[in-house]
Amino acid sequence: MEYNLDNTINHRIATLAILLKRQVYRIIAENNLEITPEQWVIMYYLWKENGLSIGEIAAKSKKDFGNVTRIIDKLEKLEYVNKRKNDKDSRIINIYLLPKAEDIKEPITKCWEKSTNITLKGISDSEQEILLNILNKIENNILENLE
Amino acid sequence: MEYNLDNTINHRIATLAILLKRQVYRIIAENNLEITPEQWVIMYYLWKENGLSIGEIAAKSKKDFGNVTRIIDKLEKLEYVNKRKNDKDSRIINIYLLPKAEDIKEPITKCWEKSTNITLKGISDSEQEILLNILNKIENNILENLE
DNA sequence: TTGTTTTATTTGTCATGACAAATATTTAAA
DNA sequence: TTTAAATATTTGTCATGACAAATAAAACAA
Repeated sequence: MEYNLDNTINHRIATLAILLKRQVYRIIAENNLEITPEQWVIMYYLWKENGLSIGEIAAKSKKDFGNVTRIIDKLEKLEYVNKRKNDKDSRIINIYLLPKAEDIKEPITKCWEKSTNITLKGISDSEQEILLNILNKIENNILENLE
Repeated sequence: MEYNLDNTINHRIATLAILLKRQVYRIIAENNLEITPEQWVIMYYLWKENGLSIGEIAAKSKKDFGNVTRIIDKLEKLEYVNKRKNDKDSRIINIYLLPKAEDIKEPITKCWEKSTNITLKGISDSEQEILLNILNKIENNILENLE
């Protein structure tokens, strides 16, 4: 084989993402929380700015529009959020956090921190900074290309 | 919010992986190839070592056992591989590449290279090396933790 | 040899990627 | 104003994550 996939950055990132997902799922399960990592990400953006529209959430989270719709539907069933039509433009649906969301905020954030701590064991602050910088560049490269 | 998800390495890797997946899917579609990135990854390991068992492929690719079974089933339908029971231990299924696999080898490898080139635009060799090193450390941290 | 444990694979179910087509509403153009 | 184009969301379908339970065969123990 001319070419070593395991030294390819794209493939390493894809593999790492799978492992990270597995890790977070398990930590969440150990803590008996009723939420998934992806659901949490969306709630995170709502905690930062309650009432975002589906489109805004999709843009911020870089998720597919349709997938966001479905994740929101699940969050609605779990009673973490509700949907409300925008008064001025009824094409737009705004999403609002419900009280039950508050219950899960601290424990799920702790799960995330736990996962991050495992990930970063033995990696210095300066390495982390370098890593984030390079990851930023890569993300910009991809976004530029995807338009 | 006490805490900025967008500066979290775990989250950045997860997001990047989504964007990378989208990018590769599109490149593959532009080239009208009948394969997915995950299917390709499995074929890559077979090109390196034809006849691997499902379990070996799962271990090498770090994918879930059951998911590998299903990806192999699809590769079989596409006539890229076939399954053969191991003579000595009939619990084991070995997977062998078929001639049709050869047709796709070069074009799909090119797609992957194209995607990698987009990703790495403006990132120096030394940065790439540093990045791979840190990603290795992270992967080891996670694997250690998952057992 | 028979019963138990381990190992390899399959299958079931749910969540979320991907893309495309359908719907509804608003904006812009004729 | 009526029609066409653009925008926001939903829905459909497939592929692949996750985990758990089921099946089949081999290895080990009694």
